[in-house]
Amino acid sequence: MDDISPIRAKSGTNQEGTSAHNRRVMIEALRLNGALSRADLARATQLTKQAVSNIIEDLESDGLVVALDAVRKGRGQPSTPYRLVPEGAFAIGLHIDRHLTRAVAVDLMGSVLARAEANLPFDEPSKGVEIILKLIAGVRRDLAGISAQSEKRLVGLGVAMPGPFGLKDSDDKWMMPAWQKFPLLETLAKGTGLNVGLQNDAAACATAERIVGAAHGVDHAVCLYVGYGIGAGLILNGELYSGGHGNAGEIGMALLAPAGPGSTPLEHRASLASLYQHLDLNPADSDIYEQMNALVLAEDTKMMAWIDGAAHDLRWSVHLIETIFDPKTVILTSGAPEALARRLVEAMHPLLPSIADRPARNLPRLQVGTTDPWSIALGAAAAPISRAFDPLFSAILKTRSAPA
Amino acid sequence: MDDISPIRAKSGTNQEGTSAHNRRVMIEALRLNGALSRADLARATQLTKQAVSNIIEDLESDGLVVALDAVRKGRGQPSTPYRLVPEGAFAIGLHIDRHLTRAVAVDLMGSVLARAEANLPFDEPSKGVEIILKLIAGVRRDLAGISAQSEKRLVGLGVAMPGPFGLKDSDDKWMMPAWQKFPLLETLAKGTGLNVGLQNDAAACATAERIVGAAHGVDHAVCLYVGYGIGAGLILNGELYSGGHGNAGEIGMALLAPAGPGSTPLEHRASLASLYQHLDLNPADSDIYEQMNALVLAEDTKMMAWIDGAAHDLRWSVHLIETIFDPKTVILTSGAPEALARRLVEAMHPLLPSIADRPARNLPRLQVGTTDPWSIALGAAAAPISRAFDPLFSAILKTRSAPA
DNA sequence: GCATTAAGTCAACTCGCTTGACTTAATTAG
DNA sequence: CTAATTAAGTCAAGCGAGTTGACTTAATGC
Repeated sequence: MDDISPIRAKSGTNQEGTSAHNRRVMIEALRLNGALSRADLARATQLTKQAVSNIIEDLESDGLVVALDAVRKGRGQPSTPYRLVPEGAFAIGLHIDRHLTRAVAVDLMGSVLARAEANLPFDEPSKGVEIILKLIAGVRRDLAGISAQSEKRLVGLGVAMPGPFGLKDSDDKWMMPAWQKFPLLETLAKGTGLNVGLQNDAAACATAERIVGAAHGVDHAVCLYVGYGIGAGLILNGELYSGGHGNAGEIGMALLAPAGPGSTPLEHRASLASLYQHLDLNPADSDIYEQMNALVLAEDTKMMAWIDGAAHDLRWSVHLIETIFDPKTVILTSGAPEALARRLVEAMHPLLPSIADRPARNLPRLQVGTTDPWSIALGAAAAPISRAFDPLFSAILKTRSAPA
Repeated sequence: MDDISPIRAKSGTNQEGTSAHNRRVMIEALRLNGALSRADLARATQLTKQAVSNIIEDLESDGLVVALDAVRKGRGQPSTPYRLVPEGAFAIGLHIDRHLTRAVAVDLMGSVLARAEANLPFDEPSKGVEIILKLIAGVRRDLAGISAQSEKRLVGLGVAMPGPFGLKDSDDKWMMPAWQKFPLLETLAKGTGLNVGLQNDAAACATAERIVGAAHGVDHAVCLYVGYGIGAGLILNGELYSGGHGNAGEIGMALLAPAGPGSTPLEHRASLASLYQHLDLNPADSDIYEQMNALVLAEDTKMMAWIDGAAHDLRWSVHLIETIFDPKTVILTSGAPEALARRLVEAMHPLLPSIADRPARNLPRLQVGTTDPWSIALGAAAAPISRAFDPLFSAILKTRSAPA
């Protein structure tokens, strides 16, 4: 809400906001519950049958929902369920990592329809952007081949890359300094003509878990992402929380002790970077994934030692996260092979006691999320879809001209 | 959103929601900016002059705002500023602590108009509730003496007490086990006829800081509360965050190390309870506050040692909070004397490096908040006012019957 | 077969923001 | 000292979106 005017206030709203909200509520309800009839929707959203009917009619003519066959379920007129149309909207997701970039095209349901990857020069963002733009153009072309509507229905480009963003100029090699300084979003917006949004990789991972993974429909969840670095994606009250300056969840820099010899950033102990170092692997190797997988399956001593060490610190990170956030569940995701993630989670048990030790839980305290290396790109793509279709407070408010 | 129906969906909204939101936005704008004219409000909220005019007229006839004298500020017709009327609403706040309970009555602006305290039997909630009900009745009587409108304009009773709530049955003496099991809210609701809400003491403290303190108008702030225990009140996106089960911020149980000898709950090192133990003080002493103050002013060796130890752990807590939440500021508040809190914050400097080390900050990373022992009760009272008058997402939604 | 139950529609209504013209009242230019 | 300009605020008609209540449709159950 930074504004030219010195007066600080939230926006008001009007019927447009009302209607936008109700549309989004319908879409979310269909996303969470599968197909629902108008009557179901009316009950669930507390709107009148008539209001729902009008909205559904609109959504149908916009190509966002379709009617299924009527179903008889007891007395009364059979109901006509509606479901979301996957081709109702598309988005592009971009994952920029240290040595690699991946782009995907997804539909409204979060299904990946096209994907492409390329190597990236670590220190030359201007060259990198050219590669990225080509990658995006390719994915877009593939998408256009799948759906003729795709270009019209493209809601945006989501970018995920390692944070934190906007700190003091730093040459910390963990942070891709050259990329931090490059006007990436502007360049991509110009180069693609799309709305561009940025989040860190852990946030994207949480978004992916929320849209198609273990956090689907969970309003309070934390997603630990063990990638080259480590971060936490925070889903609070059903929305991704990004903090006062967009860096919430950047726990890689959290010190493991207040002082003394143990005062190391978590990232130096429990991240793939630390694994590479510990095992003397080269992250730029094209078969690095297979190498890691093989070492886990072979129960390599050094690998097991790293897992134990990382699990020790991660166990405690989970404890702190639970204590601070009181989430319904914590999801561990990783860019590492699934076997490694599973071993890691196993090694983290038994978990430390915390307020999450409740009598009645219906979700596990800690679970393994996706380890698909494409999931960050998927989450990045899900962000513009969420912005466009999920019920958000901000979506109700009037906007001056264009939203930030 | 737990519901009888298995269908999960957010509520829709209608014109009532629109109007409710806009009223709240006006009130918040006046609270944050002092007096504003209708034209100012129209610009700030993006509503039309006419819409604002109607809403202000309503608010005026409801006794929530009044016009001030017209002011000339350049060309054009002079504007008529409006400000909030403190007597527009009242709330009762109740702070239940281990040996003591405090009740306050506050007005719409958060000014304390009446207060009362009493000792509380630690282990007999049924007796305690009688004392509390008498205390509340007294405060209410005092309030009625100040404003004839008070009873009509009483929006609710806010209760703050040490958490966490709803865990496994535990006899942990830190947690007031007898009170945890007692049906407190129901009893108070029946006994007072008011809407009753509960939060933990740190959350109440954050609410107090937000309404009248250092977090006034700050949308991302964390309030560390060093009381008998220790907790953090989280203000995220301008709203208090309470987690999946209402226990977010209960960092007293956070372990200071993953294992080994240092694996102590923070509460055992940096809370007034630990201070009492360290200095062999009796928290039930009526002059405990003065005793502490004297020891700080005298720079008592043991006191200084405790401060250094606690500061060591708190410094690191701030580091973790900054790293996880990326707040605009961290506020340390305490039930201890101001001198102690100041010494503690001094001893915490220099702070550990974190992502909060940004080039352009306009708020300090760490500041001392209120140390008024009544501020928890004030924050408790502010909660129902906030629920009734602040722009909240939930306030827009239709409700089935009564909100939870 | 007829009563009952439930989905969904129709058409009139209402509420609250918007629109655009208008009034009021100040400052500034000539 | 007027006239032009600027800005606050009002008036009255308009409109969009959800609401209301009666009605239609189409099943099941006794």
